[in-house]
Amino acid sequence: MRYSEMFLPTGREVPSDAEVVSHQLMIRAGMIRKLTSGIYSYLPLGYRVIRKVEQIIREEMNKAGAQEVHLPMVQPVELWQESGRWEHYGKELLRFRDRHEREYCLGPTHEEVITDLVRNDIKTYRQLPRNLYQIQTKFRDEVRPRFGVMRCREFGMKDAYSFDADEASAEISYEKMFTAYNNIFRRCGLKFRPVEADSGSIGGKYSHEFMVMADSGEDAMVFCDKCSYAANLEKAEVARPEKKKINDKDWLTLENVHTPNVRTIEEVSSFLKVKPQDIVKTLIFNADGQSCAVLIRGDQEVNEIKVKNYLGADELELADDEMIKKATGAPRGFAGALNIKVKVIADYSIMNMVNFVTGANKEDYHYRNVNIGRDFNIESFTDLRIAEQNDKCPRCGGNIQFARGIEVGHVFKLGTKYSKPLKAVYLDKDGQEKTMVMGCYGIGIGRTVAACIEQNYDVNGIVWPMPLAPYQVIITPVNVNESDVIKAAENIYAELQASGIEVVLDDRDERAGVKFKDADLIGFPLRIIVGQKNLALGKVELKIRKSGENILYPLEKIVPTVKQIIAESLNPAAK
RNA sequence: CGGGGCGUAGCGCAGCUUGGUAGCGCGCCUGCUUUGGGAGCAGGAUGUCGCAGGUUCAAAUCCUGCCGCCCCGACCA
Repeated sequence: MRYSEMFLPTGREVPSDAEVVSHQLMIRAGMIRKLTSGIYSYLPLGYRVIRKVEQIIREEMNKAGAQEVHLPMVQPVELWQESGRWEHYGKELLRFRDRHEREYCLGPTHEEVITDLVRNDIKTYRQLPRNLYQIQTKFRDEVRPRFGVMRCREFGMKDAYSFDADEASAEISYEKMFTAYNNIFRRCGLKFRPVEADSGSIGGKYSHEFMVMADSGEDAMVFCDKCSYAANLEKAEVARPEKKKINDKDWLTLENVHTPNVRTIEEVSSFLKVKPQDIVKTLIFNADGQSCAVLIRGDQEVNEIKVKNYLGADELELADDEMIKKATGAPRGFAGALNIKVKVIADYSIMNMVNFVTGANKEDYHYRNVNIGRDFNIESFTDLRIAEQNDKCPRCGGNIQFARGIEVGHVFKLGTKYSKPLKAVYLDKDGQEKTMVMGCYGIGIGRTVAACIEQNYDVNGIVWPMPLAPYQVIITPVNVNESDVIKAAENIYAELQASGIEVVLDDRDERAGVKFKDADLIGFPLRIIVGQKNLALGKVELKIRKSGENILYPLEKIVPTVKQIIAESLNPAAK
């Protein structure tokens, strides 16, 4: 393509509403424009990158035996009522009515539609397993869209759904997708890591997220430096500690102390001159309308997802003042496990504590020297807290490390969460009706592109890895008014095009500096510079964006060299 | 939904406190010079000052309401 004919508006100014680098660079490089909050247009350059990602996904999905379909984005209320998600999905589901007042939603995901499709046309075990995927625009009415294309409302997603006859077969389908995902992200040139994850509102029992490593990522993860354990921080397990022998002779007398207006762990700690580790924090949660007290050591944080999953609750939030008062008989800040009227669950962290401090369930009073087994009882201790730096790997006991990442893919084992309510059944060998076992597998396309930029940029702009680059090469004639220069550039351009190389000829009548700046900003992996002086010696210059290397090549060598570099970087194994 | 900020030329911003014919930089157009890292000179175009009311002789500026966008929090594939 000739630069002079492209719709490629680049910008020098950093847009004031873009926070993260990928967002800033995508706007400055003319890849995207915002239409309204969380909704973006892709310009030609941005769309080329999107299509590169899509193509890699298609190839790997097809290789894994999945088949491409295209499902509707507008979906009728009935299906969502059948799955129960019309009630449960919440405000993220954009709902509307047509002219006949019939209700619809914009698909935030497609479990219902695909399950409906399959249940109508798959009747026997002979037709299983099947894996169907699509690349489709999703709409989720995010509370707060941000970071450009990374967390937006309308976005492109590849979603695949597997249908199997039984668990064992579903396991194989899951593994195939897991492998395909590794291949996809490796081919995109990303540094990533699959981690164990919570399955959230999609549901199911087991899932992995594919995280692109980036300090700007919204997700935190932990991984073991010895074994292969890696998990989203939300999911990261904390190992059960050793139960220490507690000698009840060490128990001191329970004291009720006046603690006027002393509420937080910090306040209690300094008022009573005790360490936060010697306080048991009692948090009151509202779990589907029921109160529940969670006990945890004062210096640690509750992992709400663990609490939610342990209780099997649909909705979990910290109780409001009214609920706290009802549960404890006291205002916020004085809750404790003694004589509390609600269900109490306890984190491992308090299992071995003796003579600790808790609230007294009475305004302005705390207890000292509280002991489990004497002052109250706990049926069982469980893992309810957020993992922290000093914790050991729950699998092998090795040290764990923390990192941040961007979730670009998620694979779920759904089991029968959708096939059961939607009655996706088949007849097995014995003529028995069985429910299909499902899995679902998503990749955020735009997010993958943004994540790639987060990992590949420098002060001058984007540094595309070859497989995702919108164009592989840019030819920069330093001065288009010098006829031999533009002629040499045109020749190289024609030859590269004939070889199937994706190439831009910067034929604009601009100063060299302007062209260089734009080329760096856009991030072409390779740049061929045709200048008067070198040309007089029969040479042109090749600049590698990533390394900054500058190499002179004889004119006749440049095309084969570029072709070879591209071939090698698209298929590193062949090197 | 709670807290904060912003809305003035394509982009980035000043002007608003103290009302008086709307400005700067970049970009854009024309001409000349220049041509290896965002050129110089000269000339030029571009605005319902987010919208609607109100106060006033007069509103970008003061008042009221609304809308949009961004940030922090809550929430979340």
